[in-house]
Amino acid sequence: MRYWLIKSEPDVFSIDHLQKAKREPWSGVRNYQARNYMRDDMKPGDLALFYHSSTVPPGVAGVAKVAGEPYPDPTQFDAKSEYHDPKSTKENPRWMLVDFDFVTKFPELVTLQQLKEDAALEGMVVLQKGTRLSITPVETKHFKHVCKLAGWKP
DNA sequence: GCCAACGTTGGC
DNA sequence: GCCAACGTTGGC
Repeated sequence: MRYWLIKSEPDVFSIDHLQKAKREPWSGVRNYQARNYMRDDMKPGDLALFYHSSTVPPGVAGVAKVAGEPYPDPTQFDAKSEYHDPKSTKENPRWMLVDFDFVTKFPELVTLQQLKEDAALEGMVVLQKGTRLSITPVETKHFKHVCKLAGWKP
């Protein structure tokens, strides 16, 4: 069982969208490291902090769960999609994703500022300077601490 | 294989 | 809107 943090711009896809959809393919990731986490390291049942980025204030809005095994991101084959990748083929797909299930929406956003000010979260990847990665691993103790801040029990 | 140019992310 | 950080691209 591993823990993760997944970023999304709430204008594009928020925790509320996930709650309504119940399940969502994490499509559009076009970064190799983030892809590798989904393809190689995520297992069904893993939990992820759902982080709202590029919004005011940024922060963790809830929790999602890896719903299944990785498979090719269909948007890479779609010429009309903004995520279309002409260099990718069905025989040799470049981009893999997993589905996420809605788990919970926190009653209150745990803001980035709260995370930064909390000594217990020191070393969390998402807090490191210059981290733009949209998917990062989270240590168990950090995951549990963020849930505690949110008043939610996994 | 180097590296400058360019594009994107994301907090502020 | 600014800009630091950093990944990707492409010429050589």
